[in-house]
Amino acid sequence: MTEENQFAMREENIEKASKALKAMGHPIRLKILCVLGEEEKPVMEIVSQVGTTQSNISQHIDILREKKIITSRREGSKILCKVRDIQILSLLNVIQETFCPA
Amino acid sequence: MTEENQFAMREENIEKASKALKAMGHPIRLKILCVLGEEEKPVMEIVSQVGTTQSNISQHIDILREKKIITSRREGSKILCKVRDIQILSLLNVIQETFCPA
DNA sequence: CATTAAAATTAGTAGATAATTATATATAAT
DNA sequence: ATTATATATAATTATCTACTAATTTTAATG
Repeated sequence: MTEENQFAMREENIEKASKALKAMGHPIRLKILCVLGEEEKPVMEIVSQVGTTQSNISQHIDILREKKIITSRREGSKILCKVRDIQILSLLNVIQETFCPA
Repeated sequence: MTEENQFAMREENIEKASKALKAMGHPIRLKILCVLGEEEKPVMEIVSQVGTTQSNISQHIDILREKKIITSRREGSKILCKVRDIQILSLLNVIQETFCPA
């Protein structure tokens, strides 16, 4: 009898996924993602909505960028950030469903 | 114009969710979850399927238990572990879809 | 009761992460 | 040019995490 494994993931994907989850697994970073949602927002707006210092937010944003959770682009003097793609958005959706009791 | 926020989460849920994500955001722990899938398995089987020492696995299992990602029960001399509930399973599903390129 | 098997616990250490403070860079406005 | 605004970077320190090795607990079995 073959051991069926519903969540077969190759080593390489395990690595990528766990790094991404780790990046999301910090209250400030998760909050940043929630604040962003489907929108594109400048760093300063994130700072004011999340709370804590500009420097701290900047460092967390950097981590989210590195792990390909968000992207950003410059527009004039501002840097606009957004959640990278639909898949991350739907992951956020499921996270919300999982951890926010109805 | 009210800032609509698709992922409004209360502070308390942000905390819970980020802790759970952090727990899943480690390659060995994510592997444990993948190895479990929908099944219930004894620790030693997890040890042999994941690789690394019994002590190491035991500690990781403990973290997953604490964060309510898995549950376990004793049956004779063995401890059987399984993913806690359907919501975590569907979260794992989305993680797989997100990070395993088709 | 002694032994074995399964799992948990403890202690130690190395390495990673996070927040703070200060400073730097880039763009915009005057 | 100077100043103001937006963001990034660097250095420091404190805290947390992970792994290893050794020990202990629990339960099953001879």
